[in-house]
Amino acid sequence: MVNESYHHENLKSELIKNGLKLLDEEGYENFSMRKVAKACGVSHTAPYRHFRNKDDLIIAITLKAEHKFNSSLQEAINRYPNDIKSQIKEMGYTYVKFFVENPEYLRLLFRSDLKKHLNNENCEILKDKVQPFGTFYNTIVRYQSENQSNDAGSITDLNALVLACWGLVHGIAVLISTKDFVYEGDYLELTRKILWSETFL
Amino acid sequence: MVNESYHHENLKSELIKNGLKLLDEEGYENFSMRKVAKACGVSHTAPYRHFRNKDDLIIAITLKAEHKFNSSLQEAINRYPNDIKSQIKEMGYTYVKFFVENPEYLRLLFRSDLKKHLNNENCEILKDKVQPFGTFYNTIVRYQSENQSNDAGSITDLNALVLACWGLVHGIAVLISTKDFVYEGDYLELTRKILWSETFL
DNA sequence: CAACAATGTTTACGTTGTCAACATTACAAT
DNA sequence: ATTGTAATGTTGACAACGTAAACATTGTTG
Repeated sequence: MVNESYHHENLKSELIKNGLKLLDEEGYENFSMRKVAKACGVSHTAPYRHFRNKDDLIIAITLKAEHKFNSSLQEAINRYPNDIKSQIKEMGYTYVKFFVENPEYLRLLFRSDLKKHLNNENCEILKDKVQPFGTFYNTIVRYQSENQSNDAGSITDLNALVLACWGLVHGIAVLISTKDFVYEGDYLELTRKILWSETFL
Repeated sequence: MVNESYHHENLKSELIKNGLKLLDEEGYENFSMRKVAKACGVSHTAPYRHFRNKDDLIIAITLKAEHKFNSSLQEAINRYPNDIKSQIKEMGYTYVKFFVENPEYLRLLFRSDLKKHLNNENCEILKDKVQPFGTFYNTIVRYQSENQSNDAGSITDLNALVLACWGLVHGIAVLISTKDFVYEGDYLELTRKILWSETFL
């Protein structure tokens, strides 16, 4: 007998989509293989035809989230094609904004056990993962070469400068999104003040 | 018949101690109630006499980790009783160092679902949680009043300055401890360069 | 059309969090 | 000292979970 709903067709992308939604709504620790399967209207072991295990599915979801994030950063840079200083500031602001608006993505992209879940097949995630690093790095290299700092006290070590820039925006994003930094005003405006001050670059 | 090992006596603190160890060794997602119980040589439901559920135990462990962390920061400050600028720099360096040396603590103290687990009994954790914030805040208030910055471009908004200082060291700690910032040299030396540059304060 | 790969289902097992019922011990009141 | 009760431990059960094995259905390719 023909059961037209037997083959779900592109269940794989459906699992990623519903998985991301589930993570957003219920959080990382309430995420389960069986719930995603149910959300897709499929038996609880069907996902195993597309992902070898739970980690593999989460990695795939992470990859999708990373693409979104990286696109955001790239857009920010493209907005100022000829002004490197603005590129860096705008990129930093976008970095914070993205995670403030999508708190679950922050946990997904920067959980410290991520590397433990990688194998030969899904390690492509690392390339995307370091993309923000690469972007910061390249932009700052150009900034430094343009702007031979004669300022005696400024950071001259390239790696230190990259770590400082990236660390600053990352830390701000975390503290805001975990609500550890308590403040009654507008967080993003505060972020703007920091990034557009002369102290920062 | 008298079985002298029936009552474990201070099982509670033993659970916290072994729990912290387990978290350190096997990570947050491999932590289980039953493993901790086994580590204490006790049946798998014994912990429920001391903690109403898994979250409660983890909260207690978190509290202990926070105390350690806060003590470290306080020590750093005490090392420079009369030099506020050094206090801030030293505190920042200690912040990074602590989490680089204890990566699991970072996940424990700053997991974004922490607040979801709180109830009326265990919410005391929040007071300790904001202690670093308070420390940064107070120190920076004193710094600002001493150091009326006539520097036109510097950050004058108190909240912005606190967020920037805290965010910077927190971000650096995260990026190093998740190994997202790839660098072949000494991370802590790099951190030192950043914090002791004139750009930072 | 026949064989096979891809994809989905059912069943089963071990691990986990947690509840309920019970056992043992400590301790306070008589 | 005895007794009642609270504190603390154990055993057994259950549902949710990850995942492997065996099987069913469908699409595809010769």
